[in-house]
Amino acid sequence: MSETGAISIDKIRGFLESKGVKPSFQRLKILEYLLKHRNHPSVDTIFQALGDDIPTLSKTTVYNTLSLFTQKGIVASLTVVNNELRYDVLKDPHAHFQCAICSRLYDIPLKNDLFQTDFIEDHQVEDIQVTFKGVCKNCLKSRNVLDKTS
Amino acid sequence: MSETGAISIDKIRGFLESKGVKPSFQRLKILEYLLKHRNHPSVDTIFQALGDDIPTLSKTTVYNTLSLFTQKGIVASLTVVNNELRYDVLKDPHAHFQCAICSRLYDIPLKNDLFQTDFIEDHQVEDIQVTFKGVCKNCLKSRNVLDKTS
DNA sequence: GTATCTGCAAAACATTTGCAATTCT
DNA sequence: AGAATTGCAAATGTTTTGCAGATAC
Repeated sequence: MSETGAISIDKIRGFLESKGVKPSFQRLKILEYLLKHRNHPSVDTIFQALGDDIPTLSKTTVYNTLSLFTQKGIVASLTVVNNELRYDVLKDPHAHFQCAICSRLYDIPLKNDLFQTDFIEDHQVEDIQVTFKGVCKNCLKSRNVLDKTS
Repeated sequence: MSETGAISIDKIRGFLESKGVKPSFQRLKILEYLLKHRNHPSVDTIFQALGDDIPTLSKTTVYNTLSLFTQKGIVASLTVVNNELRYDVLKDPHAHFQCAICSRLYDIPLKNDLFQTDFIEDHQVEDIQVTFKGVCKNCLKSRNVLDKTS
C-alpha cells in the first residue's frame, strides 16, 4: 500500500488548530485517514476503516466531522458517485476521472488555463469541478484480455 | 415559459423507436418533458409535473424509464445536487453552473478544445462533466441590493 | 396468450436531527 | 461546573426491489 501522505499526528494537530478546529481524537484520526488515503473515500469507508482504532466511533461523528471540515475549508465534498458523498482533502485544483466499470476515482492534474476565469456569463465562479467518465486503464486491460480469449 | 424544444410527439416516438425503446405513453411523456424543460429536473420534479397528464403515474415508472433512457444513451444522469439525481437530455457537450445560494443550475456552452481528448493518462474518456460553482448573476444582483441598503 | 410494462408497497440506503451521555478544561 | 463533543436512536428523503395487475402485439 502506498503511504504517500505519512504526516505526523502532531503536524495534523497543529494544522487543525490553525484552522480553528479543536483536535479531538476522532477528528485527528479522520483527517489522518483522509491524508493517507487520497482515493476520495465515502463516509462509510472512513467509518469502517477507523472502526479498529476507535471501537466506539459513530457514523454520526464521521458526518459531523466531515461537514465541519468542509465548513472550515479543509476538505471538499465532491461529485457524487452512486448517490453518496465522497471527500477530498483540499489541494491543487484537479479533475477527476471516474471509471464506469470499476467506479474507481482517479485524480487528473489540470494544466489547462480554461479554469482561470473568475466570471462566466455574469456568474461569479468560486469552484470548478471537472469529472471525466469512461473506462480506466485497468479495466481497458481486462477488456482486451476478454476480447482476445473470446 | 420558454418552449424551446417544442417537438412533435410523432418525432419523439420515432426517436425512441430508433433507439430500440418501445414508445409507451409514459415514456413519450417523460421524454417530452425532458426535451421541453432543459433545467435538469429531478425525478420528483418530473413526477409532480406529469401527475396532471397521467394521474396513475408512479414514481417507480419515472425511475425505471430514466434508467432505461440512461442505458440507451438518451439521457445522462448528472452531478448530484442535494443528494438527488438530476437528468439531462444528451446534446452538445456543455458545462453546468450551480449557484451556491439559489442552487439553480445553468448550462454553460463549452467552446474549449480541452474536451476533444479521447484518452487522458491512458484512461478512455467517454463523457466529461464540468461543474462550476459560485454565485449566479441573479443572486449577485440581490446581494448588491442588500449591500446598498445595509 | 405471452411478453413487456406499470405501479403499489415494502425494503434498502445515505444523511440529518434530537437529545442524552461523555469528555475536556 | 460549564461548554463542546460524541454517539445512539429515530426520522427523513431518495432510490431500489418484489411482485401482482394491466396493457400491448
